[in-house]
Amino acid sequence: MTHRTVGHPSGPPAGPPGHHPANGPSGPPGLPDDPLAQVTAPASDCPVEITLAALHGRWTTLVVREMLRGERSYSELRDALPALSDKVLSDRLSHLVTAGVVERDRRPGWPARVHYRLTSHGHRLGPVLQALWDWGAQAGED
Amino acid sequence: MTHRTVGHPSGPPAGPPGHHPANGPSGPPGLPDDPLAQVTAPASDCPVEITLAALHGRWTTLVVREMLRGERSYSELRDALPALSDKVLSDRLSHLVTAGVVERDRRPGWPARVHYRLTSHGHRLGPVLQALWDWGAQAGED
DNA sequence: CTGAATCCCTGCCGATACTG
DNA sequence: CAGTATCGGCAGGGATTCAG
Repeated sequence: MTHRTVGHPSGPPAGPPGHHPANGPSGPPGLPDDPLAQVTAPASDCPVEITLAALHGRWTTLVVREMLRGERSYSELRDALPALSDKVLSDRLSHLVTAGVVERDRRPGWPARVHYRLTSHGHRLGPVLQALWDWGAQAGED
Repeated sequence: MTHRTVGHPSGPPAGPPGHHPANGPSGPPGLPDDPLAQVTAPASDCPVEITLAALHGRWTTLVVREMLRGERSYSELRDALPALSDKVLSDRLSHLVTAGVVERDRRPGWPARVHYRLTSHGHRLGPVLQALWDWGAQAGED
């Protein structure tokens, strides 16, 4: 994340994981309730951690944003983000593939061509990035 | 970031910053449009980066979640998150104060007592964490 | 009680060079 | 074209200790 590292923990003893936004018994609809909100340490199976882990790392959100606009080849991503090194780009892509956000489409022939596109799961990151944007854009207000 | 570090960049040459979700000219309402979406490097003034920076660091979201449930003293936070060291807890708190998410309430007397509560801006992180939760909870679906 | 200071270890990420 | 291999610098964060 940038740093940070929103990385995974060494693993708590056990028990039900959790960690969630905050909503009482009468919170928003469709949400798991309090049981999961009682976690006392970062758990890699907490939904919030899962998402942050998927977006983890510098450049990651920019790569995702680029693909939200459509399928991209490796070199197109490279061109769109000139300051991003090969190492980090391929790191990010394989990480996103592992996270189920992105699909590889390796096409036969020469020269080699590989296209990347978001999975349907990946597309649903749109609203997440939107929420992140919205909050950040409010910075000065109030 | 996790571990990653969603940290700040070394600073691109200049020019208009940006980086946003993804929405064409006919995207969702209330959103800034393409100009800001053309950034080619992580910019610390991009709304998405701002939010990720605010939530940056291990334990940060748990600390915020704890305070979404109400005002807390230092030791209450400590007790709620036993595995969190003093150093990191105070790091997180001062970081959140700087980010405008949390307010300190230092009460006179002895022993010293300090209460922390979310600012109104901080309260608005609720929907953000909600979005993060929602996506992460969908992991297996499809 | 509420922190700040220090130490050390680990993992990120940038640059460069090289392979299929 | 699309990556992997390697190396080095630096920041994150855990434990411990000390201070207001």
